[in-house]
Amino acid sequence: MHKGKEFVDTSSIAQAHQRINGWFSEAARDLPWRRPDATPWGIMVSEFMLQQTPVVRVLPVWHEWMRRWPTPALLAAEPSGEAVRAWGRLGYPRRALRLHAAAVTIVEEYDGAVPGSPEALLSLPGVGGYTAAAISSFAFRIPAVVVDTNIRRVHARLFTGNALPEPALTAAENALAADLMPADPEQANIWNAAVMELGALICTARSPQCMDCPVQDLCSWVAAGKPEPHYTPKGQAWHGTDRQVRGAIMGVLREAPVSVPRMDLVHSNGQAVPEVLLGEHFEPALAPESIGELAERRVVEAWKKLSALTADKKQRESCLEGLLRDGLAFEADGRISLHG
DNA sequence: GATCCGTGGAG
DNA sequence: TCTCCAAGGAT
Repeated sequence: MHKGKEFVDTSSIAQAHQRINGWFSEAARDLPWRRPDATPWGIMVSEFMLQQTPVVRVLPVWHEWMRRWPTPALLAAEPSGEAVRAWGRLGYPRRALRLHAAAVTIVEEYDGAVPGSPEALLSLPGVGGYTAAAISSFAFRIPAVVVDTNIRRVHARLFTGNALPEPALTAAENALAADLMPADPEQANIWNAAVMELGALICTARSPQCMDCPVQDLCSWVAAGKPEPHYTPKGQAWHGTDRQVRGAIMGVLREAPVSVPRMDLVHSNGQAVPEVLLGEHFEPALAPESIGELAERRVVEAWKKLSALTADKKQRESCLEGLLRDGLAFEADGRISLHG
């Protein structure tokens, strides 16, 4: 038994199980991937989309994916560029590529059926410890230990007494989460979802709703007088980064119709795009008939940003690599498109 | 282990 | 306006 459990008495754990699971039975959101008719594939798609992305933005895209690709085989049969396009503005387009690659692996290695064990799931592209445990528990009722940012925050407050979880997932947090799992398998699966939901709806990062919390009287953080975080989170750089430029260019590519797949992005001297990216100066030369006027304006702006941003060759190469990694394809004449 | 990877809503 | 951050994963 890990030492972490010794700091929490078993009576409090049992009360937390009962109250949080009971709260969940009444307060849980009616999310489509939680319904009885949800398939393992549907749950897997939701887990990919929900990585670092709020539920409200995932919902419409998930429904469209389920309508279009109700099985892994149907997605695997399409070019990866279609997955990136259908990903829309969820962000982190590499997740779409990984989900497509995972579907291909499922078809090739698992006869088209999502595997249920955490070990098999971990072998899939884009599936890490959290996602493997979540799919295993939510789709296959295997009581794997699910540890996400919501669960870590609830554990930190309720049992450890901290305002926030550690900056990066620690072994101690994993051990605590394992120790807290109910012995009954089905109760454990409910616990996984219930603690996550409590973190998402009540025990939120900012302005938690402690008045509505079912375990407020058990909470170590509340008992300690809600101390401030023991560290200051560092923000994510965005403005002026090449990441921002990639986002703008990918946005245009996503919105370009498949029937008009390419736009011209060539240097005024006629060099092909890869050479342009590595060169000193470049201007946008667009084919207006192939893109809407709004899209054209956006790509011009993106291109200007890239020009101003990437003063050095190394940064331009980094930006180019990022675009290629996200599914951008170069044509011989310097045109670009999404794969497929 | 530190960094990077998109996007948009909330405060 | 500006910062924070949301069901993480890969390198």
